[in-house]
Amino acid sequence: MSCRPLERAFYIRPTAEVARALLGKILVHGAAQARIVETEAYLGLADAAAHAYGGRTPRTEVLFGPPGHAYVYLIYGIYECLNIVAEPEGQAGCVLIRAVEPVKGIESMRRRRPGIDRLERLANGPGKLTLAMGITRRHNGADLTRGPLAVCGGCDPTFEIGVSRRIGITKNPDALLRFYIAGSPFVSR
DNA sequence: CAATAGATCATCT
DNA sequence: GATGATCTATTGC
Repeated sequence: MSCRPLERAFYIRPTAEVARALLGKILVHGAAQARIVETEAYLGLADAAAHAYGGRTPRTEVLFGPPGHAYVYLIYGIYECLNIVAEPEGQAGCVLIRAVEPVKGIESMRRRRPGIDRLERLANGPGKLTLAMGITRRHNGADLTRGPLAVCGGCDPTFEIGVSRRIGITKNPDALLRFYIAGSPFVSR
């Protein structure tokens, strides 16, 4: 299983395409490794559900920056969500990582999520995977093509990709921008 | 199993 | 001052 980070060019594409392509890839943070099984695409100015919808602000600055970087923000005052910036620099767009399947460093993940017994529930949600992987706002703006936090190519077995509406949003809810590995028990509900 | 409550704060109006 | 890309625990059937 190769573990070389995906290069920048991978992310310089339409956001929805990147969201699909990220399925099956490996998210790496130090010793922890996990397979991406669920993503959502958030477009720029054309998508009312996206943070970038309102244009450039101090917070959304990263979204308009170079692709392949992390956008991490606090949601509901408690949890943090990991996104990966897509599209060419200057154009907003990002992919929310919604669920991952623990692959390596599972003991360290369990330690960060006390009380969770079932492996499938360790990281099957946006807030859960950041906890399990030890990702925080410190990583906001981090370059994922190099460094301790990165996305690597997996061995890409074939799988079916499911498509649906996005979860937990109230604006622009009908867009089919959620992608997941069909049948995976690690997908959120 | 389904529905609901509560936790808690950075960001923007 | 309101809002939100969530999660867990608890209640009720």
